[in-house]
Amino acid sequence: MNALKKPPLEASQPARTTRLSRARRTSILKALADPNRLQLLERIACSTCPLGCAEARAALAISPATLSHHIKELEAAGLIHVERTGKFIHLSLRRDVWSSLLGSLASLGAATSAK
Amino acid sequence: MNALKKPPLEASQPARTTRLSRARRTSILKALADPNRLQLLERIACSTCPLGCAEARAALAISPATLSHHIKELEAAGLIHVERTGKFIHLSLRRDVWSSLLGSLASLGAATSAK
DNA sequence: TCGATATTTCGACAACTATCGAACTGATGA
DNA sequence: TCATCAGTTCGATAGTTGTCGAAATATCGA
Repeated sequence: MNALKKPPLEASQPARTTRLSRARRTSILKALADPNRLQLLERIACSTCPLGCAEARAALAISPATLSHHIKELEAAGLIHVERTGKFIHLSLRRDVWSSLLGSLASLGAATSAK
Repeated sequence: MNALKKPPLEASQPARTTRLSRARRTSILKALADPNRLQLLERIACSTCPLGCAEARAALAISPATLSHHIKELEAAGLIHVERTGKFIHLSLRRDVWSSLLGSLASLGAATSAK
């Protein structure tokens, strides 16, 4: 239904605290709309150092294939940064994107709520 | 995959600024993960008076059946309040739920970001 | 009561996606 | 070099969901 979901084009954009496009917001929200993915992201966000794949898997009880898929989705949405070093990968939250999302959502609720 | 999505049980809970359960958060995010629904919610949120169905439809270019479906989803997620008076309905954002969501998401990103 | 209008429900369909096992790739250490 | 281990890709499958048209329901005005 939405054409521009797969291509991780826009994910590579900085989008620091820029206003997110509607399409961008939707693709991020889609990425968050899966319980496993949300939990994974939560895990990534709350660890001080970048999270390894093994730790992530321990928390989720899903197959490596599925985990890989979810990681790709989160990355495509621009929510996480994936660093591949040798055999391992490290996952970290892109806090700039995260706060853009929050800002975007906050402005939605706040609109005309100047009561 | 998530069992408790359809029943609007939890939607009826107050949940003012209470911490949302993981399941609840997921069901809300699912509701937001559709572009049409998000746009509809945006429309609802930014109007001062409760939005009528006709106005909503004008903004979305979808069939009445589909609109009804989306409204039901948003209501089930607890994001909007639907008031049926005679032939018409009026939609309004549940700002308490909305801010619970924002709070929940904010705390996710803020965790351990005490650097 | 009758017809028009607003919204919902139903049934169906196509597209999407979460999930897995199996096979694959690539790095590391013996 | 070779076995092993981390992660990915592939193909298949089952379940979910956005969408619509048509039929149903409900309200209101004449």
